[in-house]
Amino acid sequence: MPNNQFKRGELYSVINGMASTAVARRLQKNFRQSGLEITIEQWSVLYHLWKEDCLSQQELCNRTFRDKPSITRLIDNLEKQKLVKRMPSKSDRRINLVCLTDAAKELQDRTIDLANQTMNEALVGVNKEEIELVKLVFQRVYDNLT
Amino acid sequence: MPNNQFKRGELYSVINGMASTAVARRLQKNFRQSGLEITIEQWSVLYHLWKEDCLSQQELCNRTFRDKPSITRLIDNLEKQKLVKRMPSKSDRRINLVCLTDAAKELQDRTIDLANQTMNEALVGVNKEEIELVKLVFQRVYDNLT
DNA sequence: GGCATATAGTTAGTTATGCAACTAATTTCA
DNA sequence: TGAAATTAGTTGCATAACTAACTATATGCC
Repeated sequence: MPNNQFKRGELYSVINGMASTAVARRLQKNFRQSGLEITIEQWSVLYHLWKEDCLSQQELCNRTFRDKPSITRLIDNLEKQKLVKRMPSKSDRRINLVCLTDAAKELQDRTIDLANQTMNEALVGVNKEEIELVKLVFQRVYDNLT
Repeated sequence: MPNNQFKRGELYSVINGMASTAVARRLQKNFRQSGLEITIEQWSVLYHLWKEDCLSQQELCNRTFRDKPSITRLIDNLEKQKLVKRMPSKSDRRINLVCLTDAAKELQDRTIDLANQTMNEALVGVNKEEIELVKLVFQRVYDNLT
C-alpha cells in the first residue's frame, strides 16, 4: 500500500468540514443581513429554478444532489413562503412540476449578486485555473462514487 | 466586473452539494455495512480524538469546524454509546475534557481502514498534486472567510 | 476586592439530512 | 390484457445543523 494513505484520509475532513461549511455559513449570513428570510438550502433550489423553471421534484433531486424526502420538505417550506407552487404535470400524473412565483423571481437578482459577492470574497488569491481544477476533481470524485 | 462571475456562483453548488456529500454518504454506508453503528459526524469527532485524546469541547469545535451546540450533542450521543467520557478539567472548571473509552480505541483501526479505502475509491484518477492543490484552495477559502 | 468582560458549555426552537416504508401512477413484457 | 417491476412523491423516525438566549467560571482592570 502506498504511504499516502493518511493524507487521503485527511482529505476527507478537509473536504467535508471546512471550505464548504465556511462558504455556506457566510452566504447564509449575508442573506440574513440583507433581510432575506431564506435558508441556503432553499436558495440552492431556487437557483436551479431560475436557470430553468417548472422542474419536477426528481429533476431537482438530480440537480441539487439531494434525496427525495429532502426535496419534498424543502418544497413544502418554499411553498409555505409562497416562493414556489406545485403544479400537476399534464403528461404524467405522478409528477409535480415546481414553478416559481413572482415573489421568487424578484429575489433572483438580489441573491445572485450576494452569492457572487460571497464567492469573490471566498476566492481571493485563487485563480481561474485552480477553480477549474477543483471543479474537475470534484466531478471525478462524484463520478467515482455514484 | 469580470465575466467569470457566473462561474464563481456556480462553484458554490459544486463545492457544497456534490463531492463532499458523495464522500460522506459512501463512508457512512461502508460503516453500516461493516456493522458499525456510528454516524459519519460522530466518526469525525473520534478521528480527532484518536490523533490527540482528551480535548476540550471548544478544541473539538475548532478542529471539526462545528459550532458549540453541535459538539455538545455529538458528545451527548457518543457518551450514550459509551465511546467517550466527559472529564472535568482540573485547571479550569468550565472545561470538559472529552476522552476516549477503550471501546472507541478499538474502533480506530477498523474505521481508519474503511476511510482510507473509501478515499481511494473516491480519488481514482486524481493524482497527488491535484489533491494538494485542492487542499490548498480550500485552506485559502477558509482563511478568506474566517 | 469587585465589577465588566470574555470564555466554556448547555438548552430551546426551527430547518435539514438519511433511511426505510409507504401510496399512486406508469411502464414492461409474457 | 394484466401482473410485475419501475418511477414520483410523501411520511415517520433519528441525527445533525444554525441561531439566540442562557448558566457558570475565569480574567482584566480600576
